[in-house]
Amino acid sequence: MPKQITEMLKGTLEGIVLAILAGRAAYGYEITTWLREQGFSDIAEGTIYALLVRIEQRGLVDVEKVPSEKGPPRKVYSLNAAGREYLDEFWNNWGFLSERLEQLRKEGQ
Amino acid sequence: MPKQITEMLKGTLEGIVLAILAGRAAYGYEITTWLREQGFSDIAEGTIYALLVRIEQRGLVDVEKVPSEKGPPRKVYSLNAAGREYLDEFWNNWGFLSERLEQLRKEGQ
DNA sequence: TCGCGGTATTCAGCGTTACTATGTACTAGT
DNA sequence: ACTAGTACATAGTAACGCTGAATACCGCGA
Repeated sequence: MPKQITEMLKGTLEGIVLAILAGRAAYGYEITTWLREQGFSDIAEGTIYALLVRIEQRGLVDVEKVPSEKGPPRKVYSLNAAGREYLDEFWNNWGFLSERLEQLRKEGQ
Repeated sequence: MPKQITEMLKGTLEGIVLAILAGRAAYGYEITTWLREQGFSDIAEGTIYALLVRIEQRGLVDVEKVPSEKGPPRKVYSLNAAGREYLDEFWNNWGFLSERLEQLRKEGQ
């Protein structure tokens, strides 16, 4: 994974995870696996767990502990009202950023 | 400026500045002013100058000192070959990220 | 003449975030 | 008993943008 992506992910990774949780409840290991399948090849597990702890402490998600047949209990996260609001803001901000960048890219050639 | 944007800018701001310099040579104060006009209302001057120092040290830009009628001499930056190459990578990475996010946004409603 | 505002750059210290590396724990298969 | 896969956690590090302040040069009005 290029170092550029690492820096670009700051701030966006959080939005990505919230967007995933907006679609369905999920747990850390699941999210990591899914992201890797999507091409985020080298996202570290630790990164996702730390991120989940952060958004939980900010009250953006609800957590439920669910026993697993294959290992230690899963912590299943789901987006709550505050989380949805925060995600809206994220989309606004990302839309803004995205527009400016598309503009620049067009001018570039 | 929301705190979300601050984090999202990490990594991308560098690409934005390089993209600007790909169009034309420019100096710090000028870039800051232009960004503010584009809606990046609260980008700190110090941020841009620090960024310019970084990309200079990585050899992505050439620098020329030009006297100004209105203050201390300007440091005019222009993108060199290495910078153009790096900017290409940036567009690739941003394209990748942008696609995944658009995907997620679509699924979101 | 003095100060003010606009131009222009620099720097130390801080907070946030993602990565590295490692450790823990539970289950199933060999 | 050992290994591999599942699942979570955390201490330490690097990178980046922000805050706040300082420095410097110019022209204009009081």
